[in-house]
Amino acid sequence: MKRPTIHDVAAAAGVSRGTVSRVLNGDRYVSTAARLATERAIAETGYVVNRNARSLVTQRAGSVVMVLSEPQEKIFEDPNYSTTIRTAIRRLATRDLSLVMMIAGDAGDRERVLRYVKGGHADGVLLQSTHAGDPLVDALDGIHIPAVSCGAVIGRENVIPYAACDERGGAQQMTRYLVEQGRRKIAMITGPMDTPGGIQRLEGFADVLGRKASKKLIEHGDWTRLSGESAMARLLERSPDIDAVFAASDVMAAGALSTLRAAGRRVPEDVALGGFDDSAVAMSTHPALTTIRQPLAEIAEETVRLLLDLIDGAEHVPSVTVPTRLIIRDSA
Amino acid sequence: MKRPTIHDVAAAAGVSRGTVSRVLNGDRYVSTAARLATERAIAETGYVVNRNARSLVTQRAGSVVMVLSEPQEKIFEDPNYSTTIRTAIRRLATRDLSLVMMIAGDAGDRERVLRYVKGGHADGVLLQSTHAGDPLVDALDGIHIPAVSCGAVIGRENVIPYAACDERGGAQQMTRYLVEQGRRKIAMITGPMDTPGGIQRLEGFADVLGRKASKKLIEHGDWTRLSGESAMARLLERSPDIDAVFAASDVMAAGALSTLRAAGRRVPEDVALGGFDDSAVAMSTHPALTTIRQPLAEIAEETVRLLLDLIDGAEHVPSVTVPTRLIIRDSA
DNA sequence: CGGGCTACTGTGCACGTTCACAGAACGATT
DNA sequence: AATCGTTCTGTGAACGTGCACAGTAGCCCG
Repeated sequence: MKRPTIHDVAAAAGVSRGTVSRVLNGDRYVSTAARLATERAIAETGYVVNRNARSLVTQRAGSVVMVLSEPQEKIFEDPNYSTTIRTAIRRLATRDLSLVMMIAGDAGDRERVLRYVKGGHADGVLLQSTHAGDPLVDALDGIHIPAVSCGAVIGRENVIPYAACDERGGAQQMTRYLVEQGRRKIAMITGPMDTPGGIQRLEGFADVLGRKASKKLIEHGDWTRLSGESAMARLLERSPDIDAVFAASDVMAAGALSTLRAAGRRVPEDVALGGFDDSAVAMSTHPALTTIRQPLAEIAEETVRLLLDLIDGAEHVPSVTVPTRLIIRDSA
Repeated sequence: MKRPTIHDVAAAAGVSRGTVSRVLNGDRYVSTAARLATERAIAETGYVVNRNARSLVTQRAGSVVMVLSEPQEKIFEDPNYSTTIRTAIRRLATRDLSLVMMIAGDAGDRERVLRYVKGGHADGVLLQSTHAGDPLVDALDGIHIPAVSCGAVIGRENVIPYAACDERGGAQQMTRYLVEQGRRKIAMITGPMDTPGGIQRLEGFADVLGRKASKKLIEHGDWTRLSGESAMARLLERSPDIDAVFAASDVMAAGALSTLRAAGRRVPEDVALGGFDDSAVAMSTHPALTTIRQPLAEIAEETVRLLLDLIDGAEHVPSVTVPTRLIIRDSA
């Protein structure tokens, strides 16, 4: 049993293909009689438009591709993805766009993404956690395709519009809070220094501490729990009198917490601990993490909105940053 | 500047469309001279095949849709999704299939999914966390489309093939371990009773305890941390002399842990605590959770394999279950 | 030398839409 | 009565492929 086509609907409704097409796309100039008849015929036949045929002539794909950049394999245990994906799906659905997922880890992956986009199979690209210097960014810029990023792309802030939380301001909030609590020797565990969360959260930290933010009190992690553990260990060894730590993510904070506990430091009595993200893990540690909440759903929402604007023909859209909030729990 | 078509390639190579098409699809009967010429022409022109045109004639979509079932909004903070998605993308990519994501929360969402599939825009469907009685399952079965599930669909085990961990066996492992540790009054916090993880983990629990698994020692959660907290509170109130708890997920175990701590119970000294999943949260609680590891990547891998078999024309594929492993940490 | 096989190539058609255009019906205006 | 504009409808062409088919060339065999 073949799927009904627009011809079948036209026949059933007693009108022509053109009229059915007009009804389908909400064109002007369709009599109510014809409209009713076709709508009935559509319902009766169970017709559903063939996107391929449509795309072939309209040159529009009807889908958006979301590219996950993941340099090192699997290490990235980012809990943010689910929220972003969910939000993007919902938001795109209102425009009848579907979401295609792709991974851009190595050169082969990037090639695949590029082929897909070049083939005209996506109306836009949604970048996720792209690191500085990713060759895909320039490649995409070379083609003429709407692209936005969820979180800034370091070094390409003016090429790829983005929506992100106020990374720097959030870090300032946390650092200021730690200072206000009377902490004097505050260390930081940063994220990778080729991501906005890595760079800008450190900047916010330095903004508040000024020259008190010595190199000795800064260690770099890679967002993973394990890196938080070892960064904390290095910090303790170098400066045993630390009385506060700001980790650039909750997951790394959880790692730092383990190390602190193993070293016999009480949190928050001996060492105050601050995280960032307010992800699920923040509630499951003991003590629960004092952290900076970034409104992920809102960020995702904005990112998609920017992309839709570009797809609709906007020449240039302004990046947006949304404010963060200090969530005080038990670790600081 | 228009995108090059198969015509352009043919012209550049000095052959016909047919020959280019044959080269593209790896057909027999192409002379090496012609092959080389077309391959060169493809590289020169930067040609990439138009999937829409291809799909239009082959009646194949070149993509698979993954459906996330999420009855209640947002509550589902499942850390498993990312792994499954990632694995599916990778695995499908080897067959040049792309992954489209959709959500099936309410009737409108299901309608959308159905339209998409009916429109012939997917070669197969990958179900994720589908609950018992989901009308989408029967609807999909009504159409003739390959569909598999990641985790069994309760009540439709014979309709939708699946790959899953040995839920029941895993629960037995944990329960047996708790018994071996000398625990006498063991309670359980289950998942929702319309999911395989809810039902079968409880079955495994009951298998080992026999009639000692009284109703009084069983409480139901909904996978969330909060539900773990409150289930634990109810258990403590009803049976203060509990000396072990098996939570059907790590996240719920983390919630139970909070409640236990608030009630002044030491873990594992007073109460042993077991989780399930071995998700990221298992390492961030204190004490770290003793839990049952389910090999998510492997399960996802198998699920996709089953789907590919169906797409390739297999009439019927056998569901597979992969073994779990007891991970002993500090909570039991 | 004719016939059959193999290896290869080119061409017309179909896939299911949208879009531009031509034209019909009809009332209003000159 | 002729012209015009508005609203509505049908039709042919195009989008870029794959596939069936016909056809060509070369070779071997009887």
